[in-house]
Amino acid sequence: MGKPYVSSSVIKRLPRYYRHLGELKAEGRVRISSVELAKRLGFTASQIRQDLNCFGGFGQQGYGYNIEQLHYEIGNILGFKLQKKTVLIGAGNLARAIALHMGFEAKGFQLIGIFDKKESLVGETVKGLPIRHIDTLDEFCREHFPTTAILCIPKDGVKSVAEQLIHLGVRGFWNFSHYDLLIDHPEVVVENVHLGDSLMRLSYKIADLENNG
Amino acid sequence: MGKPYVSSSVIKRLPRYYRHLGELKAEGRVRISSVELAKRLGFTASQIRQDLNCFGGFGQQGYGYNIEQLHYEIGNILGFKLQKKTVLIGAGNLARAIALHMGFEAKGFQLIGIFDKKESLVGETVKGLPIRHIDTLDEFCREHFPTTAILCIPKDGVKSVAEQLIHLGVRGFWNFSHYDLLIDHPEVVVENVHLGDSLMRLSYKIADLENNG
DNA sequence: TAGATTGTTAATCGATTAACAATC
DNA sequence: TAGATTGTTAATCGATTAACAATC
Repeated sequence: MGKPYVSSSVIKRLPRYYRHLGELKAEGRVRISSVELAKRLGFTASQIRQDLNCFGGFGQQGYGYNIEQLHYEIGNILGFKLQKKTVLIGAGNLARAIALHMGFEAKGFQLIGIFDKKESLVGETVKGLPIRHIDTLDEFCREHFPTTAILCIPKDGVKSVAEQLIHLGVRGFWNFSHYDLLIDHPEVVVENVHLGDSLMRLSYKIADLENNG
Repeated sequence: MGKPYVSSSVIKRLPRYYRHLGELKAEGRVRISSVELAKRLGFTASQIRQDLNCFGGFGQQGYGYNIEQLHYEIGNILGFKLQKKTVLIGAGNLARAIALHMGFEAKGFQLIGIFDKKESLVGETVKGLPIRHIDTLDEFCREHFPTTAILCIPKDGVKSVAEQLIHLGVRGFWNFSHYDLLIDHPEVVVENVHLGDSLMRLSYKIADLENNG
């Protein structure tokens, strides 16, 4: 197979396209030109056409793009068809928010287990799943083979649980801890969230407003 | 005043520098060269020196950078000295996680009020603050003048509450809703988080691993 | 002083934008 | 057919990297 490499600048914009096309579709719109889509998103039409042509010619000259089709294609490119069995590590407030409001199913993620080290939480139910004790993680993974893990635990525990999970076959991490998960295994991918960094950027913008703006 | 414009590529890296310098400081390290810092962060030394020189010469030839001083200076650049009175809109799981684990104080954010529309939550306490009914937001702001708001509510309510808050003097928004808050007022800044986009990028990386990797 | 390392200018690289021929 | 709009190549712009003189 081997799709040619697509730069991360392009990948970063795909979710934005996907979301906006979903909204247009919900509004009942059928087609859209790169010029109109650009206006709505604050991009240039050129950029949109370049981006999409990294993956194939989804448009039609003189017509534009079919919204439903393009939405579907971008979902494919983003890998939503692939079923990704997922475990959630941590069952605190953040973990619960993630479990409940992230629309996993539409993106191909299938939440199969929730784990915490706090005894008092074990047995409680979140989104229909029982919270399990973290000591049973090994056993659970050997039986159910999750490929993805979401880390909603304090930074101290992250490195060791990530290594444990890699041994158990996990290949993708969504890391919310205040810790840069850098992994040497080339067959493992990580998406670090770092909400703290986002808050710092907001702080900068506000301060910048005072100084200049 | 009017600092010269600094590109957002540079700003994006500042939190990373800040965090890492904080860790080095905690380890008791005193100085570091751009070469070593680059190795640790996976940047080039050139880039680090370029980035820092957007704001001034913090290093010393033949010596490198003083970790404590540089950490402090970057904190200043990021605007942590500025006191930012902040309200939290929404008191669900995500809002609570944010309130409890984000280290607001160290970044100059001062959480002064939490609001929700759910009657049953009113009076409950989060991080020592009572949850107030959203209908009292106006009154509260006219008395306490928050400058920053964190939006942890479903997308439907975001646009209207943001406009309300702008009228009440709020100038910075940290937006967690699944909605692109685009504001025409030039004196208002927004940091959109979009966790869903992050999950989509993870999905892409996992799928990409299957195809190529 | 000699060695190290910055600050800064110049060279390279990649991403964005513009232009236009192809074609629906 | 004429008009619209894509796909794609070429031009521009900005960000990253390399190089080196300044200097601690």
